[in-house]
Amino acid sequence: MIMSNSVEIPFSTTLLVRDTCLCLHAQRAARALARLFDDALRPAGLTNGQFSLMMSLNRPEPPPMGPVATLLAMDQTTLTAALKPLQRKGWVSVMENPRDRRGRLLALTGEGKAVLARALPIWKETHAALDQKLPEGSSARLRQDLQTVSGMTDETPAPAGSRRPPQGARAIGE
Amino acid sequence: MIMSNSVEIPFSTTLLVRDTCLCLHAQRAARALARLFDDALRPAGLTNGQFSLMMSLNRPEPPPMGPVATLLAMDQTTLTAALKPLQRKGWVSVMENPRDRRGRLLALTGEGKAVLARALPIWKETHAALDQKLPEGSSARLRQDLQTVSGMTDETPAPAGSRRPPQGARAIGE
DNA sequence: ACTAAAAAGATTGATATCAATATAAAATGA
DNA sequence: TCATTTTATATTGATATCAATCTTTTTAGT
Repeated sequence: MIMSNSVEIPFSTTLLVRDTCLCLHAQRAARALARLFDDALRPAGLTNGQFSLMMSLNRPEPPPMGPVATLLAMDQTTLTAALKPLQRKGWVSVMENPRDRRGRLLALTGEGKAVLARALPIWKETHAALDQKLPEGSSARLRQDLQTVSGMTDETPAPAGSRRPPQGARAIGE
Repeated sequence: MIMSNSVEIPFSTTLLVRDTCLCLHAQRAARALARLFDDALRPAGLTNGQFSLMMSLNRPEPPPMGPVATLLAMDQTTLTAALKPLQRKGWVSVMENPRDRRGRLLALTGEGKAVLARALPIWKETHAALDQKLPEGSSARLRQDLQTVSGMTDETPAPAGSRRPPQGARAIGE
């Protein structure tokens, strides 16, 4: 009886995927960098994600949630969840937008700003040390390439039935 | 009364961090790529992480957990958790290592191999499309740079009291 | 062999992540 | 205005992620 065993993937293919998959490489680097910054920021009471989120809220005008989620390239529901512990700690305030009662406006509290200010020098040191350890030019090039990848996945040609509707502008400045 | 308000971080600093932080860029790219591959692999019943994990188990000899966790640059406890749904679905078997009863040996089941085989062409198409959308040469360069970053954070000079002890070799091949 | 130290995983608790879905408010069109 | 659609966000459920801690087993030192 011929029960095909042809579902076997050759080991060479495994090695190929391991070595070439950009998604895998990105996840690994993201995890490694997250640990690096989480460790460094721990004395400040922040994770890398919380640092990035709070830093993105340090603006002249409190932004609504959508643009912040887009800026961080995260799902809107992830942002809702990520805000919870920061609200609980009193570092971020989430208020109703008086001009559009569906929306929320996000802002750092005074204490939130203080926490962020204490974390900033740690970020600077950690990032400087990282830059230094990388081969000359790697840092800027990597940043550029990562930005390209992040941006690319947004710009789906929107085939008339896309599940995820646009969420407005993603820029902080300009 | 002079209550210093000097905890204010200038907006220009926020813009600097947004534009230069490699950790933030890596997290964003990782999230974007994860969504891309998760969407593509959904019909196969796998997430990008499950695909990578299962592919890393497609070897001649069932590996123990430590090296697999190291290969994926994830915490050992994360691997334990990530295996649960795959075990439940009967795609991965976790057996005691007869030669070291502390350890486990990880292997794909027949059904796991079949699932992986069905996912492989999706990965190929998705990755090819991604490569094509990237500027010429970006893909290989990005892969190289990401690898450098992932590797770097391991090689801590181990200051005689490091919390995370070494976990053995990380290579699949050679 | 015995004890101390090291190694391999598992468990718990907190946060992060996203899909699917729900709710409420605003915008649009007739 | 009123019904429909769109937009902005929240909720639920499942998985992912890691720190802290625990158990079991092996290894080293004596």
